[in-house]
Amino acid sequence: MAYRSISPSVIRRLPRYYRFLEDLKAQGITRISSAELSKKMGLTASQIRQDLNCFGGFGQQGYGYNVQLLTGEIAKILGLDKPQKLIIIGMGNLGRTIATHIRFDNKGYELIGLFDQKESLIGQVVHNLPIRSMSSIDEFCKENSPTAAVLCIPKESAEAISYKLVKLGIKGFLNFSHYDLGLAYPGISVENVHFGDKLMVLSYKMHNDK
Amino acid sequence: MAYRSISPSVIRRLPRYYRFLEDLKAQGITRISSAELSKKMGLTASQIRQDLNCFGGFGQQGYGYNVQLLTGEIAKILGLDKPQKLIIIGMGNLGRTIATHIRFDNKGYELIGLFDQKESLIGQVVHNLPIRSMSSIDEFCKENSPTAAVLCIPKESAEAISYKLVKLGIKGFLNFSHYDLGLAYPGISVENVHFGDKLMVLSYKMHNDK
DNA sequence: TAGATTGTTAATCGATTAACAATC
DNA sequence: TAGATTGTTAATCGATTAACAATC
Repeated sequence: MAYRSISPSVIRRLPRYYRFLEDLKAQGITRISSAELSKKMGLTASQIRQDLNCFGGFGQQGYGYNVQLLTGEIAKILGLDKPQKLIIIGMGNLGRTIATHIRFDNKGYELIGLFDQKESLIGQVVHNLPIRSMSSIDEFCKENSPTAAVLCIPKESAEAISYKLVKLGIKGFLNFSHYDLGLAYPGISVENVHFGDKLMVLSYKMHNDK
Repeated sequence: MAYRSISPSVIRRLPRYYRFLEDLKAQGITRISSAELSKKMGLTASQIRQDLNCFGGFGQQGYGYNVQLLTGEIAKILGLDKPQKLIIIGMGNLGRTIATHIRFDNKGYELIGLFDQKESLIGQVVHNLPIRSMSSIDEFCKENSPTAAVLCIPKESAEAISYKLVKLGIKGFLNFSHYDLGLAYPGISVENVHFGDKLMVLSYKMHNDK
């Protein structure tokens, strides 16, 4: 159960494997070889076998991989079978979109709370959950013990609020603020999403042909 | 001018350098050494010097880097000084949020058009631009020659629409569809944004301590 | 000048690819 | 069994770090 010291490069590829395998499953495909999968995904077959073997021998010589079984294994590796209780902080445009646009239940989370500091938003219902005030968050966390948070707040408040959330028991952040979170908190996991960075990388690529 | 064969790892770090340098500039800091910057960014000083030297000697021995000058150089490297004309395809929740939430002008783009196929949205104004019908896109592209597109459309239509857009002259995509674009188009640049993948990686990290 | 810090080469480390024996 | 394809080791490639001479 203790999958340790797996390289970050491998981990970042896992969700993509998972998505492709879910697709295959939906198409009714029951087995696939590393060679076939590599073509679909634009990787080498060797890399796929290496990646999967970090976690165990999920395939069978002469046969390939059972799609259903492999999908399940990757789900387990990613922890999707043990949902984390999730809250969203900041219910402006972006927060609302995240709340309604993303399915959390099949990605390892259960969305249980929405928060904003803006008086006028409190009580509004988004995706079947009421928006709560930031002042009620201490009590909410004590009662419901969320472990993960999506941050859709301005750069300026990101540091202070994340610090508060860590004290309230949050262990993981998906950060949309234009701020690099998580350099300072050991034991806390962070994933930053920076649209802006992607746009700039795209700009670079476009100006430098592919 | 022809910065060639720079490694992807370096390119992906450039926007982050740019953000940190813009911050320093805003704080009125005029010079910084690789050692200081490395502390702020959580990198090694060596890596920073290596990265910057891919493009030229922007520093000065005994002094460090001039913040203003370096910021400008990175902007040029990223192509931010030569804006690409940008359109957004799909003006649902996500498309609207992107249109209003992101500043494109300081990231190498000029947002010039919004498109959706849904009749009821046509004509609505978002961020000072009218939403146009998908049937008018050929004409629009011929007249205005956009080169970049943000895709906020469902997985199912992503492939067909991106193919159409390539034929209309689009050279770069920022793709938000739950679909891996760009395996098939040589000469076309793509950046995929997959919130879901980030959430799953976060889940993995949380279950495996840091 | 003397001190500081870059630019750059060399050494290390990690990730990917190739190859093939094991085995279903 | 014979053919196919994995699991796994070894070879290559790329990226990061360390070290230091060049130089402002």
